[in-house]
Amino acid sequence: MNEYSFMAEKNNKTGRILDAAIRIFARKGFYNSTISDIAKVAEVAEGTIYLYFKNKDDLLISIFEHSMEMFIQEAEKELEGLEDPKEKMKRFLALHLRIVQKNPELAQVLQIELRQSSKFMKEYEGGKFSDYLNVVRSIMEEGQEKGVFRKDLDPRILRRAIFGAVDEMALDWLLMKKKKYSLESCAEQIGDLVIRGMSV
Amino acid sequence: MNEYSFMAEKNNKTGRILDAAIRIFARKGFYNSTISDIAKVAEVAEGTIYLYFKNKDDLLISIFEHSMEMFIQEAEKELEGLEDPKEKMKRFLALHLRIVQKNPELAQVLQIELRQSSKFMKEYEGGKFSDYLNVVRSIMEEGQEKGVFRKDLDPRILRRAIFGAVDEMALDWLLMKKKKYSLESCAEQIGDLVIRGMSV
Amino acid sequence: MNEYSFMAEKNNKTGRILDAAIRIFARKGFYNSTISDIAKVAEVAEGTIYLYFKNKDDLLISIFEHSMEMFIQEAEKELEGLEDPKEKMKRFLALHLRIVQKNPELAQVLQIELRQSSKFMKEYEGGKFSDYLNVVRSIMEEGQEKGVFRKDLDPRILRRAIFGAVDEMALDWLLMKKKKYSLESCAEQIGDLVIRGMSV
Amino acid sequence: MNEYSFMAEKNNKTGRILDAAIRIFARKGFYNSTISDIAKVAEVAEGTIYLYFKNKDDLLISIFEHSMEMFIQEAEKELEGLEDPKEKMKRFLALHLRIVQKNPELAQVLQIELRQSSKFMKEYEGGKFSDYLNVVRSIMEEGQEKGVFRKDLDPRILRRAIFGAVDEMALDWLLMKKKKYSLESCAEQIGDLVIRGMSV
DNA sequence: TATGAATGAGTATTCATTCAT
DNA sequence: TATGAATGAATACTCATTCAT
Repeated sequence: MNEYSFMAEKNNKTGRILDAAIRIFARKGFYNSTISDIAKVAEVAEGTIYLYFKNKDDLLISIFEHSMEMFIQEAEKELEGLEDPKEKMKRFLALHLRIVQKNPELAQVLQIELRQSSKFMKEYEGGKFSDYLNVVRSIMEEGQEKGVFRKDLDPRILRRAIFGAVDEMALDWLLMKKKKYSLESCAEQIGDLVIRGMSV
Repeated sequence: MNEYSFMAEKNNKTGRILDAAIRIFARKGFYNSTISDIAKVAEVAEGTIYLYFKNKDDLLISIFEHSMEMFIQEAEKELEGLEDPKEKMKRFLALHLRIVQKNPELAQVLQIELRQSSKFMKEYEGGKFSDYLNVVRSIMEEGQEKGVFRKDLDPRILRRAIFGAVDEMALDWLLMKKKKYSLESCAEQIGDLVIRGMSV
Repeated sequence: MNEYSFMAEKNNKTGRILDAAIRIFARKGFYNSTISDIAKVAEVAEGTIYLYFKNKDDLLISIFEHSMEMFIQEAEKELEGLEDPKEKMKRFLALHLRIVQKNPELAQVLQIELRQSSKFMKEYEGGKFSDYLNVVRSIMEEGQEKGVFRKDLDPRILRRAIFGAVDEMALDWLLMKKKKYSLESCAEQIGDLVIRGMSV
Repeated sequence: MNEYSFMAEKNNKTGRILDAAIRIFARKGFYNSTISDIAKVAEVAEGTIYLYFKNKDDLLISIFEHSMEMFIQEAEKELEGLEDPKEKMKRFLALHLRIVQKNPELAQVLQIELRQSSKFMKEYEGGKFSDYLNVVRSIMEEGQEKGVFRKDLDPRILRRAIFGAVDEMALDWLLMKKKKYSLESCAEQIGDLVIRGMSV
């Protein structure tokens, strides 16, 4: 299993179901996926899914929350011990792209999830997604305090812009049939643009 | 009617239906919207919708294509007569945010549409959306030729990042219940970041 | 136009519509044919059909009634001047098969029509169809009076059996992809069977 | 339940659905019957029907196939031990009429099915229906071999005529409001006509 | 816990019919 | 007479969810 699989052990049904759901949702989209599809891939009965999740929506939300948690853990690991905010920002953006590359199906589901309904977005405003965005924000603020980033840029505003830039780029790259360039070069380009744009 | 309404005249059924669809799709999401909902708002019979559109999907695609065309026309108008690539970029980003502000429902639908299914994205890769992205790209290229933008940045890669940044910011702003800051300040911030990031 | 076309003159809309309906009903079946299909083939507007026929069902019934009338006229012409009931019967059966051969589409529609709904069958018990069946019956009765046909056979019962035999045979032949034998030989065989079966 | 019911046990859902479909199709015709009607009579939910049958058409086809199988079994039982081809033919025709009499609804559905669409007829040309027709054919051939039936009649042609005669007669009798004569007398008449017609 | 058969609400689409022109 | 745009009722089928085992 890849490192972002939720399936820790063989008999971890929760994990098996989530993994199946990610795969199915990514391939067919949320509305075109059926519980029956997911049950088949997870190798459980349809009814079993309802022992672990409240309903189909809950499945989607659970994927989102588990993912964000892991995203954040990975980010903390990646940035640990670093001092330079520029370096931190560069590493963080590159990490995001690396995660997408390693988990294309998960990445797709998160895209679907995050945008598909404003209802969902609104409900989760204060949740794990904010935590993730706040990693960007705190790097920016640290840089401003240390005097390496301009103080006239608002981290509350730009954290979202930076997330959007890297996420959109990742999606574009994912959906590209013939990869015209590497995600590494994307990371460099966006890192370069953002850091230069923010530097004093 | 606002300036992006498709409804030119009272008896333009196509326009009435598209406007209704935008409103309904924005509020409920594509899959939770029914043809009956749309018909009611458009004040036509359900069957009438099928005289103007092949099916529900066609309705979504039509919204997308009409919108992109208008986006591009607006952009051309906005940039007309300008020489400075930096100024062009600033104006373009501000225009995007202004359009979103004036047509929040349309903006939401486009978000749904653009992301919701990779199938859609792939099918429309070469279409109107590319045209829109290419406005960004050509501004960047012009700046590079004129020596005001760095030549080590790849316009093919970054056009998507810039679109993502501004679009995500717009969505965030749209979904914010209490507007903590204005879209104008967003425009300034993102414009500033991007232009400084790209400048030699 | 073939000799059973209802279209006597160019501007006879009734005829054009009936001919179109026969063709379409034969190809698609009554329920899968649309008024729009028929209008297109008849080269009239959909609404026009409703100036000549009460509704779709009426179209079917009209085809049936017109056809039966012609069947009967043809039969009278064919049998005119003949004396021998055996000869009459033989000729009548052969005529039926000839008509089917010349008007395969009409024949198919009549098959559909006659069987498809008991409602229709019941409603038309006393109509033109009886007239047609009565041609068989009167030949039989004439033969019985003249002493050439057995008197212990009931014409009321067997008229329907004879109709069924010849009609089923015709349908079978029509639907046969590769014609294994001619309709003429069918006529001979069934004529022979029936006449010998009835003769004293 | 009558002896041709498909409903072997109370909990045999397949049988309950088929029986319900036969009843509804017979009364309203295939196209005017709704799944909801059938579900109500079968006392199952609409969705349940789709657990047992692919779709509405499949229901019709299933009725046809089950029926033909039983028809043939009954015929074999009826003819078992008989030697005289004339007797066999007589018995077979009488059996057909008896079956119709006992299963009037099934008989009607088969009529609809068999004629309603040439598409259906063509698709099933080689199927169970042929098997049924071949019972007639083999009786005729046996008679010809044994020298009791004329050799100048073609069994391939006449099997269909005989089926048509008896089936049409049965339908007529079924649809007659006031039974003017018994089906037994029909059986005698048609048996007599056919056998005398075929005898050397 | 686990199953999967049964449920039945929910909806896109078609098409006969009408009617203003 | 003739048109054809508009109507809206009608229905097969899907699938999330439940519950008896």
